[in-house]
Amino acid sequence: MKARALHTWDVNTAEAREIQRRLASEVVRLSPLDSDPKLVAGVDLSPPDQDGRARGAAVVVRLPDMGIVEVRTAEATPKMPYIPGLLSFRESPPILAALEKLTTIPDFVLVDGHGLAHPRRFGIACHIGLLLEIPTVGCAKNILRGRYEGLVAEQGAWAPLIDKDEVIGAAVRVKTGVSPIFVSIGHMVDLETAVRWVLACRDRIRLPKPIALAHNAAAGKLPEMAPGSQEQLELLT
DNA sequence: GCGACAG
DNA sequence: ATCTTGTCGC
Ligand SMILES: [Mg+2]
Repeated sequence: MKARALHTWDVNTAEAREIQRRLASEVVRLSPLDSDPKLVAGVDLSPPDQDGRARGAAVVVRLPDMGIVEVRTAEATPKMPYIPGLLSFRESPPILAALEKLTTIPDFVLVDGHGLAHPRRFGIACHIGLLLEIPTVGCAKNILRGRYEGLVAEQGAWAPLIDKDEVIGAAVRVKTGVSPIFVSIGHMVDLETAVRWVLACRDRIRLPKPIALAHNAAAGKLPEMAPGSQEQLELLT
């Protein structure tokens, strides 16, 4: 799995926004006719340590049992600060590096952050999916753009996330009575399928298990792991 | 001009 | 995002 070099990463904020506007038109909002995923990857980036170093992580999980198949990480010093709307320019490089280390190719990638639910309809999930040409789903705990109404309390319920009369994602009730998460198309998937896939990765917590595992791996709490190494660990509650 | 603002 | 068990409130 190799990321295309569609642009440079050494950009200012104005250039970054322009790149997003240009690439947004390339995002594919439909699923392949055959979409029965057997492997999913979750990705995330750690906060920087005291030296400014951050770690990107990619964890491949088998479906439907969600056993860990592979864990890869990559360290880097983010050049761009966190700016709402420009998250992908900070987090993508080390995350892509971790994904490129995978020897297992997942059927899709769950990203910690939005996809189309973004001011220019090009969140980090779109960015990663477009560069790798792989289906991706954006998954966030908070809204960046849009609003929703009428979400019932039952597990599995969802309501459209709407911005300016456009459906940009879904508020999804992963657990009954718990605040929803926000799911949006990243690349090469439709919204209904994206929601299905997220629900298929349900865990004891709000975020899908592959993302939670990537979060732990990025934090150094889950060891790197090659496919086949029959480890069962999965520390932490 | 002001407020809102993924991780 | 980060830190940290027990505790408070619905
Ligand atoms: Mg994150």
